[in-house]
Amino acid sequence: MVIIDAALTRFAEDGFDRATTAAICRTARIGSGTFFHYFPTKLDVLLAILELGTTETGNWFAAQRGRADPGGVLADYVVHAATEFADPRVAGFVKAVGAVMNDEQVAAALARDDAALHDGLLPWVEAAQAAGEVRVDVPAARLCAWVLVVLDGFVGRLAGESGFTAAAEQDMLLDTVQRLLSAGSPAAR
Amino acid sequence: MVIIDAALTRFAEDGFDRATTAAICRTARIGSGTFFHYFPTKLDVLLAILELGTTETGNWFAAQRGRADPGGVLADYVVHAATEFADPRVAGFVKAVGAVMNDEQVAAALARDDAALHDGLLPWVEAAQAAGEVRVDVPAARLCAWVLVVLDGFVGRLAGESGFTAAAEQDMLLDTVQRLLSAGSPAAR
DNA sequence: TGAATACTAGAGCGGTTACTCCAGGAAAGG
DNA sequence: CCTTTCCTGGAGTAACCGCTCTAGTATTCA
Repeated sequence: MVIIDAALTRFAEDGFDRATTAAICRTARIGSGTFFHYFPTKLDVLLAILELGTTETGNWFAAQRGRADPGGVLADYVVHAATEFADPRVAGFVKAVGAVMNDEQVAAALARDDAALHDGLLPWVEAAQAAGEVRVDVPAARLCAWVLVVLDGFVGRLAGESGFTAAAEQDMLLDTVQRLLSAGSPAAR
Repeated sequence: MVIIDAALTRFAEDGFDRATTAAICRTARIGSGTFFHYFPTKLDVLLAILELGTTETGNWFAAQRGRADPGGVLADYVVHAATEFADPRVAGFVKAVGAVMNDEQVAAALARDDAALHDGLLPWVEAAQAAGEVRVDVPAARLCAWVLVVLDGFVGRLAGESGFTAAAEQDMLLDTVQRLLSAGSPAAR
């Protein structure tokens, strides 16, 4: 859909509130009548984008079903995420969503997204624990949450103008997640 | 300053654009005349808050000067940061700032803040490397950036309604940073 | 006391924005 | 060919919001 793509661009660039519907229509090369024919509200476009992301993660994890190497799945997911972050609009969009998180509908959509991520990750972390590939001193659910912490921090830093790019830092991301998950305590101080 | 405190509250709750000056004045119990007497612009309040944070980090690191245990300083900084995040407004405020990052002045203030953090951290990481307490396979500057990645991810997650609180996750935060910095590669897969 | 200065309140203004409304195509179906 | 339904553009509108302005009140200093 042209509208969604244009809205994503504008949200990422200007944030939700500063991205005017007029600007979205301009970059989509449509009139405002068309816009509001498909989406009753500016917010609804944001919600639609969010849901797109949620189903995408659902699909990715569904495609992994049956694999026998839980550690490999976890690693693959991290690079998959990093690859998606290569689209420069993603980082900006995440920030834009943050600005309207208090909205009830947005919070619900975000919770659904988080649940998809969590539910996708959890079985693999548990399997990796059972296989002795991942530490067991922390429950799997908490480990999942912390993988997401690192991932969130990663996207957040991509927005700054410094030389922090998804491509250049991908290996460090993978290394960090592996350190987070690996058995054995950090070197004693 | 009453105004700054009220603005922090409103920004954290509603985001920058949705926090109206009228609302800020209401929670500060002042008239709009007073508000604009002290700050020419709504943006200027945000900038003032940002600068407050920057000088605060500067002061913290200045107070550590002369310590001989670089690893201890790093650990202390992490718990110091986590302690500050205990104020529930911090997480919301960080999100609010993200929405206006494209603004030139905000970007500059953010860059200054980042520089304060980076410059504060860097010498200690270098010292810890020299003392063999921290791995040397990654340059100190990049390690600093990644400590900030984890810290950013941490604040980001505090905003969600899940049971992710600064107090409960502080130990995990410290552990994660230590794993990130410690020598030795993650367990081979 | 009186004058000068600093602060405060809130009504109002100009500009902006999400959204409405309608008039006109373009398919689709017969 | 006509009719019905869907789609499209863009002018217009009502509401809102950052900020200005002015008239009034405290405070300071001599």
